[in-house]
Amino acid sequence: MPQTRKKHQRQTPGFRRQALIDATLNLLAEGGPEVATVRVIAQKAGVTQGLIRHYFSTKDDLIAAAYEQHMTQMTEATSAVLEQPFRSHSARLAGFVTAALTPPVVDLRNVGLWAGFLHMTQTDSLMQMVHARTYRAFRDRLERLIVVALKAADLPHDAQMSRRFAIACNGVIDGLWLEGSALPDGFERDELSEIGLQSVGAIIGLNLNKTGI
Amino acid sequence: MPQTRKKHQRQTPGFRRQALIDATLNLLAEGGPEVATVRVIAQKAGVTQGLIRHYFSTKDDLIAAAYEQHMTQMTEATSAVLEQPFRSHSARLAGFVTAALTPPVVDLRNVGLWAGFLHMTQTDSLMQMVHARTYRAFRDRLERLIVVALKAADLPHDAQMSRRFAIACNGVIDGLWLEGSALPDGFERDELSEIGLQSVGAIIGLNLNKTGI
DNA sequence: TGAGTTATTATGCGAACGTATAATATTGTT
DNA sequence: AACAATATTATACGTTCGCATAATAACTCA
Repeated sequence: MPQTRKKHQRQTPGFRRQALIDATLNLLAEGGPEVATVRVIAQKAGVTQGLIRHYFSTKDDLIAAAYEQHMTQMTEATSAVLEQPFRSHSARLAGFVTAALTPPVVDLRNVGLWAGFLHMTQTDSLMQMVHARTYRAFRDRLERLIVVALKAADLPHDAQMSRRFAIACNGVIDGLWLEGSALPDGFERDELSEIGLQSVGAIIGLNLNKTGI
Repeated sequence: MPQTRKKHQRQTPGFRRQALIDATLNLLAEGGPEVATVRVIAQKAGVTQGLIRHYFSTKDDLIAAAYEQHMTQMTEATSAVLEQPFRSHSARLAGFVTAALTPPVVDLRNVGLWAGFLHMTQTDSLMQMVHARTYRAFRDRLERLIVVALKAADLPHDAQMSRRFAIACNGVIDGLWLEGSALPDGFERDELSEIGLQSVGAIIGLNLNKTGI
């Protein structure tokens, strides 16, 4: 029974919520679910564990909030490059592919979180829906970029072909991102993005390398 | 305190070990780590929990054994197709790609286990090594198939090109396998393997579709 | 400045976890 | 048929988990 109570400052609900979500993501990424207990999460966030139930009705609530934030941030980090101007639609597609296969999107922490959440989707139907929605959002964005690039190059682009191109390109991006993130020492600098550009270009029939744009 | 003790039959150590490993894999695939407790594992295996410590020094020991068996079985399931005769080296490569993108390799259970184990590799260095070794084994096998197919088609195949082709093709296979397993209703029958054949063919410059072999 | 609000801490509770150990049933051997 | 060996069960132990609740410190505003 401590004679002196811990000193603390009041913070806004948004601040504490964010601190708890960040602590949860960091712990899930570094130590996995068995480390991300409410006590450790609270400690990492600089509060005591009772505060978690003050902001989240249950621990699963906190996990879900962290999942949503992580996926949103991943998508935004990849798409951010699209806001800058490009010389051509091919270059725009190439920029998107490169961003997906380059840090900070390619990151050991990201793949760790991603794997953990993917595992959760197996049992949680809500997580399943989030996964399906996130996957389709990314793939559809990729498909639009592909279609525009094909149009600009006067190449054919019917619906089925576009769909399959998007599935294939999304697959190669996912696979390369995964390997590059999980084995950071297995590839040379820019090797992954170069392979990605060459492969996506080969699949859809466009030269996406820097010299070709 | 039960008056009657549970009836049981003695089994060989191999039988019990296998039953415990199978129960662990099934539980990890279906319910995740929080479900795969020693008590539930023992129950699924038809024994009481004390027997686990009779065959495995610790629970992590059991998990590691299950991980090793799962990876071995996945690799064997994909490579099994190589033991049958093919008309050409291109057809052999195509058969390998098709096997990797078709049930039973493409399976919700497999991707669930895979995601869980991948997550464990983040914190366990032993698991990390197993992951790296397994990945390289699969990719090297794929690279050999690619090189032989390129040779047979009188196409160039220097070392760096072969390496990059293998990385790219392994990436597209991984990505498609992942998407097809996690979203089983998202693709039509044979769509994934067709996309995989077309993409791998486009990447290495060979026509791998059935009509082209 | 002082009363009210609530963010935050401190502490407790029941359940389940992994592990340890003693008791017992089953089997092979002679 | 009795005995030795061990596979298997049954039970207990200490820890930690998520969750609940009461006490208190920090801030707001009349």
